[in-house]
Parts: sequence; structure tokens; C-alpha cells
Amino acid sequence: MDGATAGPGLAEPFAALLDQYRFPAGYRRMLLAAVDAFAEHGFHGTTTRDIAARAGMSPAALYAHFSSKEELLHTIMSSALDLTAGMVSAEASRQVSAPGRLKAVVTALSAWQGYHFPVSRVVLYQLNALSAEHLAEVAGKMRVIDQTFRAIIADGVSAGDFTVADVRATATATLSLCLDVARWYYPGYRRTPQEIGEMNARAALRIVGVPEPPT
Amino acid sequence: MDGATAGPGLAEPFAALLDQYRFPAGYRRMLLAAVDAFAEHGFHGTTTRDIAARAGMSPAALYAHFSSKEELLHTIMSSALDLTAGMVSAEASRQVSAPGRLKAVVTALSAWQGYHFPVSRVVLYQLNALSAEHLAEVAGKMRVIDQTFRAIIADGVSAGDFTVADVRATATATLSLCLDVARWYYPGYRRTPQEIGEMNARAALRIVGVPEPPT
DNA sequence: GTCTATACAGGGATAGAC
DNA sequence: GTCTATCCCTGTATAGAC
Repeated sequence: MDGATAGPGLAEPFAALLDQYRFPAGYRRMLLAAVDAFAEHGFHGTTTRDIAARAGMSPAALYAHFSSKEELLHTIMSSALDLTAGMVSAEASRQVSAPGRLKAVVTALSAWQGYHFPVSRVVLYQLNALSAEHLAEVAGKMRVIDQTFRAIIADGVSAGDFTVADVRATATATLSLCLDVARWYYPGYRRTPQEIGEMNARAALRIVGVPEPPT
Repeated sequence: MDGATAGPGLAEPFAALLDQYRFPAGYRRMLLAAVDAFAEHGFHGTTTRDIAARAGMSPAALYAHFSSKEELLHTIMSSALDLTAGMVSAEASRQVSAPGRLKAVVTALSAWQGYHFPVSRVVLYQLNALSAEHLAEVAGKMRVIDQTFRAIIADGVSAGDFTVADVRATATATLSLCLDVARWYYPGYRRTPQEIGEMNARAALRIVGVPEPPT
């Protein structure tokens, strides 16, 4: 339980994205400290004292901003998923062809999972620490991303670009490529998140039966 | 924290595999109860009282078999990984060609991750609850599986069967397909673990540039 | 909105009988 | 090897001052 006191932390790239929310300073410090702590030790393995110490504040300061540790977790997941889903939707609409859209979303989401691996780990692996209500809400946000993948693959099949036996299963497989990056990626890995994204896009296109990527 | 008292639990398929270890009855019940509890709530979210209740024993009975909760976790991971790595090696040696071996290991490992999803979740997502020594040992066992995948892909490239840009990255991608099954699979899913394995094998072969699976 | 101090429940582990 | 009883620390959350 070392935990760097204050300082940026591994969630620094995520911090930049939070700017658009205009959160109060203390609230924001606490939130980012919690992302790093939850990613390292999990929700139940993290104490409110640890979060507060990383944020450079007293344990009680947490409750000026959040009613409970669980609400803090929910805020992290909810904002992270809004940003992720928005990014995926934006990437999907930057191209028209199904191969172009699949390449764009797999590249971007894979890179995102590496670049933002602390918060992505929290989102993927701390779901069952949420209350039933919060879990249902968060699961709904995740479903939006899944449906984007399904729609792209279904379109590619309709257009005759893709050859797949099962649209839903293929969406799951291509999503697995992207999401699993958050599990194994670590800073200093020999490839950048962007490079990982490009290789995964190539793999995803092969999975749907497109041997060479579109330009 | 409901938790079915005693009874088989979702780790029942794993229980059958443990027979070869000839563990004492109480030890075995405690171990299986812990698999279900850790898979549901995580290591830190599980109490020794919860484990004992699921096993139908008193909290103190745990310490007749394990010196600590962490040692119990380590025992689960270590035995599960031995069984998994053994299964993967056996599948890899049942075929001679690289395409045949890749198909065999991806099918078997994907099905395994679905069939044994509780223990697989514990192995994949509770690693940082281990002591440094235990983590190093467990990571070594995981590396064996990764190297099996790398060897198959390298062989396929050498033999001219596969066309990949990066052997290690391709091993990671095909492994992601298999391992991520443990994250999203749930009992009652519309496809059986075996069917998931077969679809993932098809996807993995496409990733390495084999358009149609070998028979 | 931040602090110090603290209430109070919960959890890992042990003692000692059977 | 299993039980009952319990120790004692840790952790979430609150009270109340500034």
C-alpha cells in the first residue's frame, strides 16, 4: 500500500479528458486519486484513507464531495463510459464504409484502453462493487458500445464487404481484442497504444473476412 | 452478500478437475467455496466468514487448512493454472500442423474460460491481491501459456502457413480472444463454451491469415 | 470545503475445548 | 479437524471547529 502521495499518477491522461466536466478542484483530485487506487488494488482493496492521502487531503474531505465510496466509484465509471462511448461514436461516423468504420473504432478503442488503462480496468473489473441500480445504469452505457460494433458488422455483411457466421459473436470477438488491452498493457510496453490499435484493426478486419485493410 | 450456503456453486465443473489432487474433504470444500466467493466479490470483497459459510463450516476451520486468506487465493490460482497450462499443452501436441495446433488450443482454451469462468476470473482479475512472491510464481505459469501460443504462431510463419506482421502481438491478440471469454460469459448464454471455442478458433485462424479452417 | 477527532461496525486471525 | 468465543486492528462515515 505505498501509493504515490498526490502527484499526477497513471490516470494523468484521463485527467485531461475530465476538463470538459468543470469539476471543482478538490472533487477532481479525489476522483483521479480514486482511479489510480481502484485500478491498483480494486474497490474493496482500497481504503478511503488511501484515496485521501493520494489526493493530498484528509479522509473526511472525501465526504464533502461524495456521499459514499460507492458513489465515487459510480461517478468514475459513469463519466469514463460517457467519454468512451462518445469517442467510439465519433470514430464510427468519420467513415462511411463498414470496413473503414470497423478499422476506425477498433484502432481508437484499443488505443484508448491502453492510454487510459487505469480507468479502463476500473470500469471493466470493478462492476460488481456497484449497487444494483448503478450497475444497471453502467451496463446500459456499455451496451451502447457493443451495439455500435454490431451495427458496423451487420452493415458490412449486408453490403457484402464482410463474411461472418454470427454477427453478435463477431462483435464480441472484435470487442475482446480492444477491451483486453486494458488487462495486459503496461507503461513502457514495446508498442504504443496507437500501434496496438492499428494492429488490432488489422486483426479485426481479417476476422470479418477483409484480408487487406482499406486506406 | 447472499451467497448460497454450501451446495455445488458455479465452480462445480472445476471441482471435478480437482479430484486428481486428492485434497482432504474440508480443504476441498473451503477451496471451492472460496473460488465462487472470490469470483463474485473479489478477494478483498470476500470475508473469511463468507467463505466458511459457503463451505458449511465455522470461520476458524479455514485456518486448519490455510495459514491465511492470501494463501488460499494462491492455492486456487496455482492449481488452476497448472490444470490450464497442462490442458493447453496437451491440446497443442494432439496436432502436428501449425493451423491444426492453433485451432486446437484456441478452441480448448476459449471453451475452458467459459466452462470454468469463476476460477478463470479469479486467476485473471485477482492477481494484485497476491504477495509479491506468489505473484511472481503465478505470472511464470501464465507465461507458459503465452509461450505456447507464440511458438505455434512462429512455427506457422516459418512453415509458410501464416502471414503475420508481429508474432508476439498476434499471440497476444489470439490469447485475448480466449481469455476475455471469462469476463463476459454467463451461464445460459445462447452458445455453449464449446461453440464459443469453435467460433474463436475460426477467428484466430483468420487473424493469422488462414481463410478456411483445417479439418 | 477542509481539518482533527472519533464513533462504531466489521473482519482476519487465534485460543482452547472437544 | 472442527467448534465457540474472542482479541484487536482496520475501515467507513460522522461531528463539530475553522
